[in-house]
Amino acid sequence: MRTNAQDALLGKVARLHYEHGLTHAEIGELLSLSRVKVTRVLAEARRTGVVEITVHSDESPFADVESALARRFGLLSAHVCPSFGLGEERSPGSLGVTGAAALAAVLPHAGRIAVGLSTAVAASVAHLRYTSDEAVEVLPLAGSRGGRSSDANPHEVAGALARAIGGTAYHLPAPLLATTPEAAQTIRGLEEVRATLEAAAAADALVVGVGGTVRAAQALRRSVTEAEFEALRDLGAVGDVSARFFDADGAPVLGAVDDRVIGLTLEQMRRIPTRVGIAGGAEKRLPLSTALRTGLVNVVVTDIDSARAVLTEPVATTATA
Amino acid sequence: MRTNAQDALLGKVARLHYEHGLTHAEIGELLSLSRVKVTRVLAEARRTGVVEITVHSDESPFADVESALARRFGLLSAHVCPSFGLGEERSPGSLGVTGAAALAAVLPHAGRIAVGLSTAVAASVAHLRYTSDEAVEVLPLAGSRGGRSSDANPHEVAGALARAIGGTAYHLPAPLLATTPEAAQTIRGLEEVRATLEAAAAADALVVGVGGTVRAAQALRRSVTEAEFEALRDLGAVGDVSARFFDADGAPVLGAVDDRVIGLTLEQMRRIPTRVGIAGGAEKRLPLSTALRTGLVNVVVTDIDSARAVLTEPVATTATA
DNA sequence: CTCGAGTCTGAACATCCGTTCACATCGTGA
DNA sequence: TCACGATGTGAACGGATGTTCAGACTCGAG
Repeated sequence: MRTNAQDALLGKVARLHYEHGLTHAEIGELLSLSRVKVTRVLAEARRTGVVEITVHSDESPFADVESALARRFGLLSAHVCPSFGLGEERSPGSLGVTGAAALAAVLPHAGRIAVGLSTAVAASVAHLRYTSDEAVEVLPLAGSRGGRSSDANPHEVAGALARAIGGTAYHLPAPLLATTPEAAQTIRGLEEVRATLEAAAAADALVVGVGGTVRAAQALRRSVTEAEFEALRDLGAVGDVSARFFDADGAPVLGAVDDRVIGLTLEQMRRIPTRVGIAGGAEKRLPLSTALRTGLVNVVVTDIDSARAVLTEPVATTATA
Repeated sequence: MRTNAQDALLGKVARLHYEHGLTHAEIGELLSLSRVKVTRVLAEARRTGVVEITVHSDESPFADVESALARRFGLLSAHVCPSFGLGEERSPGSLGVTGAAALAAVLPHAGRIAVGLSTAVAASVAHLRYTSDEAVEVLPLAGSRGGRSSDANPHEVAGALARAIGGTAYHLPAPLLATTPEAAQTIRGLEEVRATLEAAAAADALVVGVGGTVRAAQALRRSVTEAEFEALRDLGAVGDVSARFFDADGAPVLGAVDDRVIGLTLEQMRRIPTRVGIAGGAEKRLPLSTALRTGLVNVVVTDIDSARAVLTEPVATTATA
């Protein structure tokens, strides 16, 4: 519960600190609060947006690497964030901030946008500050995991994105993975599922996380057995996008898992003109470079270490020394 | 000289710190800069406005005191800033921030505004971020001091204010104090002086600093002899507005000094509907309370200690114990 | 070339800030 | 009544930030 009195305190304290330059201790003295309390109030003020910090500059810290990536892989654009603390808890923050910038760059050209399953996509949406002029339609491109509600579900990401930009979200009432291929077939046949996926396939833009196979998507762990993972790797899978696995050539890895997926196929995704892929951290470099090389994504959001790693790979696919 | 490369650095560093949350040390490592350099770059970025920090709240830290002031003296509005470090170098900052808020509140209703001599007014203008819809005319209400150019001259304050709000400034080519009453008379007769002062007298709003007689306006020190100050005090002067001194009843203190002033008279000022007075610090309490009591100003900008002091004075003028 | 004024730099220090932890308080349900 | 979790609080610590100072550099004048 946020009362008016608390809001007022936020404003007062924020003013005294950010406009008048008083220290936390001075503010505490003035308003009879402990210094720690002032610190907390200020943190809250930043978190809730009472205090807004804007950088008026279009400089990217890694402009050189971004343009190198774009040239090398023929991308529409590339967005790079720092690697400090990537993999730790700071990661979603930094990758999300940059992902939000990428979204803001893509959104003006998209009337209909499809979103995939990924914590990185969720983080990007969380950092987005953008209001669309037109009514954007946001569609999940795959079903959702069951169990405890998580903000990394396509359905919830779609909802959050729609809320953030003032558009409308569509619901895909289906699991990401059905328990059997037959069940999947049945679910795909449901009118509401079919219609939503069809609409997603016709989207102007796609926003997905690119996953790896190693510590692969915790998200999938619950639904895919270790044996199935084994089988996927044996078939050459190097990564996935919303449970659609691909090999080193970017070709779909079909089989037991693929048959159970409720969502767009890789082919369908490739037909969407703007394809934003988000991936950060060392374990995602191979899937990322594959997605870039094979054109699965044409807008990339990643961290500087991964970007450099991808750029230093030999140009020709088979040119391994 | 600010080069593009430096601007670019400002933006990059600011992004990394304020958006991605890297520490100064981390940024230094990343961009091969010393930690201290990063600190300096960030300070520069804030100073130049590359980084903008906004508080989205209309809460004033001292709303209670402000409304008490307004009620007690029948003011249009009151604006109070913290007293920490007042008198020291932080003063202009804090008083200026609050003064700027007051200006922003007044400007929408003023098509023509007259400004007086005061470092406090200059500081307020320096902190102003405001763009006027209409073409505001800014007029100096008194002449300028000679000697080294100072940003506390009415003329320069007028120019700065006009620049800040996108209006036009008028020039008053005259000294604040002529050397003799006769010289003053002559100067006042000059067409361009007469016209500008006449226009200033017809302004919608007035912004002045309220000065004291003790450590009185360093600004005046050079032009007014100690003997003249003595005489002013003997005649009951308690303070001044742009070299127009007044006594405890708010009545003009005429005499040798007054005769030499090139600028609006107190009577002329009182005829301007909106009269903003800025004064901070202990030595200005008496002049401030007098200006408030006698209605010389009807919008006040001051610090919390002064505000409290003024409010605890007995209500009746002559009710001294 | 030499000197000096001005500017820039990073080491060292002093302060400020954020986080963690142990404790107090309150409300809730057994 | 007590037990217990949820929430809120400030002391204390460690890292982050800002400032000061002495030395290095640049540039122009003599």
